[in-house]
Amino acid sequence: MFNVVNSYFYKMNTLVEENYLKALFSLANDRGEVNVSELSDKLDIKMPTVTSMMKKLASKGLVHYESYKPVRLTETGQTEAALIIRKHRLTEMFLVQKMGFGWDEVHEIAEQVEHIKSIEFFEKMDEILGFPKIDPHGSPIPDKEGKMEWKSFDKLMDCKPGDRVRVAAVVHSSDEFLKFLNSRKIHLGLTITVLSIEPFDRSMLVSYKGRSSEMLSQAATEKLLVEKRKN
Amino acid sequence: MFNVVNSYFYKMNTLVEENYLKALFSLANDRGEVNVSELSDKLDIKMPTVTSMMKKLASKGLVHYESYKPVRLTETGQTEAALIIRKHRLTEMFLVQKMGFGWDEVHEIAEQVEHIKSIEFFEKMDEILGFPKIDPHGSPIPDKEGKMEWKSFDKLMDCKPGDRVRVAAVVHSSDEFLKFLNSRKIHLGLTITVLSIEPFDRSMLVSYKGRSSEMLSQAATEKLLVEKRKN
DNA sequence: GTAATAAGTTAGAGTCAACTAACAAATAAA
DNA sequence: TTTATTTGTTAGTTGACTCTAACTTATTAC
Repeated sequence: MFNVVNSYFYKMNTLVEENYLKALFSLANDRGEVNVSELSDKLDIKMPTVTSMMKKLASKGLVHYESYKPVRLTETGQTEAALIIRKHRLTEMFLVQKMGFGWDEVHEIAEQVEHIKSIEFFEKMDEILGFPKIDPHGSPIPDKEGKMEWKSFDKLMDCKPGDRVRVAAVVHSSDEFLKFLNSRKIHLGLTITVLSIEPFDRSMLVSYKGRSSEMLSQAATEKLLVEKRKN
Repeated sequence: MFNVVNSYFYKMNTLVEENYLKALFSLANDRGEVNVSELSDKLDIKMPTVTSMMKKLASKGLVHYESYKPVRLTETGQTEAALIIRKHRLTEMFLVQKMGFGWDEVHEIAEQVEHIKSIEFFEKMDEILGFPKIDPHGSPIPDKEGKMEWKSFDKLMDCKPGDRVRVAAVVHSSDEFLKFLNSRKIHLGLTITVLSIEPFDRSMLVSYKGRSSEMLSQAATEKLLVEKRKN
């Protein structure tokens, strides 16, 4: 049988390959490099397996790979990874906005939905959502070409007493963190005023709608991305 | 690593196994039997592969299998298959009703979405759709326990001149058939009046909203399930 | 600057789900 | 009822993705 999507012209990535690409994308440092061991930890797959997959991805032109050196995504690899992330974030957005799921429930589901091979499915989501630029965690959604505009947000950690800021995004959102935010009634768009900072541990006293004085640890303030409000 | 869903207590079916179960379910005749060759044709997988998969499913208690005899789903197998069909049909319904896809576009997408391992995802769909009993093709949607109430519809083929009927479902909907129906502006809920039947080839002259006289071949009338209207 | 440790690779093996080639059983035809 | 055909099975391979054990290269510590 002749299958167009797996034909001579374009070799579709497998679900497994997609997971490697996604991990590479999210682990990449400022130089775009990822160690085999990091990838191994992230994916919970042993290093030898990762090595051989890197060779495979290299042969498909998706990563730059040299023995004993960190791996980098190629241009193509970047784009393919970004397109998967696009699907993931659109899905999360859809689940939260259109299906009534909570922030902290959607990751697992999106992890599976992101592998669906139907462009129209995700374009429809995009359309229904009104072409959002940011997902429910505040992370940017890549466009159809796999490009994303990185609005550079500040970390709450770097704000000074007296600053009034708007919660714009969260970095590396874990379920626990999202639950923590939920329990403190902190959500995207919320305006927060910085009251004071404890020099010892950099914990921060803040106030916002519903809470006149709440303490946030550095672990929290370094994960909250905010926009300064012209106040 | 210890994975609950694949643990000692419950062995999750693979995507491949799910496809076999679904095919078994849909191919089963009145005795519930399916030949290896039918399965092979339906799935486009060679017979030896099917044979070995039947042994595997038998060892998991999902089918009754004896050499050289047709295969039957066990009770458990029936239920698991019905639950996949439930996911498929809820998805199709959701795509049509809530995302604006056409009848004929949703099968492919649902084919992938049906394998998602999140009960809540499909329960949410069900809720949003208002707990429908029938999918966009008119086929019944099994409940959470895998049971479905088979409303026994009549085939349009078996109606007599003068009958006024409501289109309730289609049997074994293929893309071509759905496109055919679309092109003739025939949809679920449409009321059709039987004008006459040609004895030679059993083709049927009918009328309905927008068409005062349309000819339907037996190939079409035997696939259209209808409810008699108390007229 | 050599030894110890960490990181990465090679080699070999296992599982799953597919295949082909060859054989066996069941069914239909002569 | 014997033969021919269709249907189903067995045996052996393959490719994708995983593993462990053993080895090599790079990095860190003394």
